[in-house]
Amino acid sequence: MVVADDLFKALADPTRRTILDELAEKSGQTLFEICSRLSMKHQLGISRQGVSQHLAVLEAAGLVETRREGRYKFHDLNTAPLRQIAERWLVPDTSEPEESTS
Amino acid sequence: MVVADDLFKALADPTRRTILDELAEKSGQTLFEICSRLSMKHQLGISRQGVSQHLAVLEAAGLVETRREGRYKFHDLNTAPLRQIAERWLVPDTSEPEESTS
DNA sequence: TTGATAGGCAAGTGAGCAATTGCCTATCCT
DNA sequence: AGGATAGGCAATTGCTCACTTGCCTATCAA
Repeated sequence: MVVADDLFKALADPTRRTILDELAEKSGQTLFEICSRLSMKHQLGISRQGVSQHLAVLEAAGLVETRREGRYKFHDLNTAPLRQIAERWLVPDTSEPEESTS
Repeated sequence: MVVADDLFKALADPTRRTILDELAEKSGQTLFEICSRLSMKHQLGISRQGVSQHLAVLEAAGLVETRREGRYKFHDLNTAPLRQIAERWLVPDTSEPEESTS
């Protein structure tokens, strides 16, 4: 898959992993909602733009999907891309070794 | 788990993921063997020290284990740490939300 | 013991990335 | 219309990290 690099890079940041945790707990959150939770529950002093950029990275990796409604933009977790991680090394592949998956 | 950060950071680099691929295909390789394979099979122009540093990162993440025999040091893949990735978000957890896993 | 092989340590460099700051657009309410 | 709310864009900064270079140690074979 071509987006393997985006996926792993997205997961490399602890703040982004916390965002995924929050979206796993409650889906359909807005940017401000996520900001509040990061600040309240996780004591993360980060600006709104910072969170927005993190969400963009997560969306590029396919881990977060968004839907607009009026002035609100809701964010939903998509765990589908995570499956390829486990499948890449956990399953001993008997087929031909593939070239440059990353 | 405390080493979550090490794990994800280790996986963030495409060269390191390729090394894991090679170790998955053939375990117990030496540093020079891995260097050769990266150069031959994957056209990766990287110095021996570069590969050595990557292996150190992978070992810190628990993804690679080593054993010394004379002047040789053999490297083995350990996929155990990968399981926590899937379990973190794929399983909808009903227990209390944990604080600061990363 | 000399040379060759396998690997390690440490400093330096360059690029990528997280995060901030400042300003702008769009939607809703009164 | 005007203010408030929700979000976006772009430039800048500082730091982390991948990679190289140079030199050192350890093991084995002649």
